Amino acid sequence: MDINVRQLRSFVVVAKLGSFTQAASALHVSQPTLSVQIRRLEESLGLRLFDRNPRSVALTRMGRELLPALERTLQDLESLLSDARDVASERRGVVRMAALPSFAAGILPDVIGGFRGQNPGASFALKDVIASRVLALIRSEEVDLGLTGGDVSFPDIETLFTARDEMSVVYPESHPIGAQRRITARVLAKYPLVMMDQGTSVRAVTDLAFNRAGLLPAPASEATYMMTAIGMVRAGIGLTILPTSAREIFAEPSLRSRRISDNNFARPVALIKKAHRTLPPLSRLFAEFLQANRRGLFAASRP
Amino acid sequence: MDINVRQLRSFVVVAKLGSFTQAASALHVSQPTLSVQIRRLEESLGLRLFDRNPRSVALTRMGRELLPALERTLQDLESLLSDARDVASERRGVVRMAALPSFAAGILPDVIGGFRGQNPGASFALKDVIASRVLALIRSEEVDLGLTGGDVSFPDIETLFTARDEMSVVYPESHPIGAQRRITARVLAKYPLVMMDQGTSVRAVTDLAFNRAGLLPAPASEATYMMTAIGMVRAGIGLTILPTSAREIFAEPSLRSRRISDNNFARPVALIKKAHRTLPPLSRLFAEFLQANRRGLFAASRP
DNA sequence: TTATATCCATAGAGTTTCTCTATCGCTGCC
DNA sequence: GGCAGCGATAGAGAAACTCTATGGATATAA
Repeated sequence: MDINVRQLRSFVVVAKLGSFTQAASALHVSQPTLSVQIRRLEESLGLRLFDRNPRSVALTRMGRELLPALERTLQDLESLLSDARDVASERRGVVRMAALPSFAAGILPDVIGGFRGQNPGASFALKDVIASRVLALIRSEEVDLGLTGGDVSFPDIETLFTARDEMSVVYPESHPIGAQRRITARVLAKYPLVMMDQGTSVRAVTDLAFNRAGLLPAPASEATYMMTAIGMVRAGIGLTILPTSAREIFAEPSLRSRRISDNNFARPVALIKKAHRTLPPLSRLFAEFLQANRRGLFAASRP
Repeated sequence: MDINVRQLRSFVVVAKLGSFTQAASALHVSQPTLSVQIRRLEESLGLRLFDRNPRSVALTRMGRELLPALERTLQDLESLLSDARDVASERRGVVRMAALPSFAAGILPDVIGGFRGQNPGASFALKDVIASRVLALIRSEEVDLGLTGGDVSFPDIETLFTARDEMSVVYPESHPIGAQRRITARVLAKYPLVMMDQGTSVRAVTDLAFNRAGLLPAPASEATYMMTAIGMVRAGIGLTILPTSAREIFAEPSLRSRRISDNNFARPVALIKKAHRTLPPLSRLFAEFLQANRRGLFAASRP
């Protein structure tokens, strides 16, 4: 009473070729196997599908009416399964990811480009959102991977790896800070600073770093977006401190930037996923790709 | 490597119910059976479909993406097979048939009505065509059954049963033939006759019957359609001879009809199909229905 | 904290199903 | 009339399936 996909496929092939013997060779089975399969199928349906005459095999009307719809459905099924196998073999797939805007605009486009060079079937759904949204998107499983700042330690979140995103100071070409041998918190505190808004991860790291150095510089101005901060620097309002990985650093040809020589001026970076959840194959591959390249992307890694 | 419909159905049910145990009871199999089925499916695809946590079973993204399309395709397949089983069990189907116009308009509507009373799922595709077209439609398999006149004996045509369609003479109420005790060829030949055109089966039978009686009445007029002949009778041009089964006989209230008491004035009726071809179940059933009722439909049957 | 209950995974046995080779029966062709 | 080709059938061996029994892990309850 149970019907097998192989029986249906056999039916379609016998119908197309009009011969059990030919169909058997096309399907790489013996001819009796096909005879039995078709008989079983006919018994299961209670319908005669072929009229067998010694010199020809002809579809009955029932067979003729069943064939087109069945063939379409079988093709649907097979393309579905073949798609699934493509996904499994990392040939195709969508990497769903959330990242802080600085990463999304900074390092990720190049990384994605490099990854797609090796995996042309990969496509990306990248959401650039603030840190709390990254977590929310991971929790709701709208994305599989998250690239975020800060140390993430929740029972339902798993960290795949961490790295450190060091910060740089951005200043006008003619600014005296360019003459300093090393950029430290103390040096930075001497000058008016354009700071990122409260609530951004950049500001949190910056405040913490100054705090650890016993300093509390007042912002000359504040900005929500890095590009705004860059504009203020160009306008001479002050210097600004941004992650080295941020592309905005290079947006103004008239500005220079230098790495800050203070370990506190670095934000931890974490690639995270939901705990106890299997990553799609291509997402897992991309996570490994990111981890393998993390030394080139961020300043240093700390396991 | 081979994927089974049962595995896919199991996947859908486990996904819907979110539990192996519940799905097992819904599918009437043991829980380990489901575990094995899902594992085999995952191995075949190379994809993890569920994340199993001791307290919950959750679809992976791959599973979630596969589910809707798979479910749709499975439903397609199952409705396809269930349709086929409906056809097999004579619950549903189309009876494709060709019949001479006299039968198509005469006896068949009532027969079909009676048959559909017992088999509400039956629909009919009835073609009313001349005898040579009936044969052609059977040969080309455009129809499965043919109801035609004459003795059909070809190697590729099989006769399911034969019957005799006796003929009647149609005359105006006041016509002297109404006073005759028995209507014979000799009686008929005394009066002007409106005859069906050469080439019609009615004319062939009529000519043969007169011929056998040693008579050769000249037509007072000829008509292609029975209704035309009826009209001529009403106009007083002559009498006409039509199959008793033809509805046209009763079209004119002012006309009377009587069975002709001469075995030669009867055309053989044959229900035919293509030889070596299986009839669709409902068509076979209708053929049996026709055969069972043939005594009520035609004057007499001759095996 | 410990005991318990629940849930899925695994193991092994028995059964069913499948596919193969060998062979038969039938029909058309030379 | 014998031969060739095709599908059906039989029987054996192999593979797959499903079952019961049991294990391992975790959340709930005492």
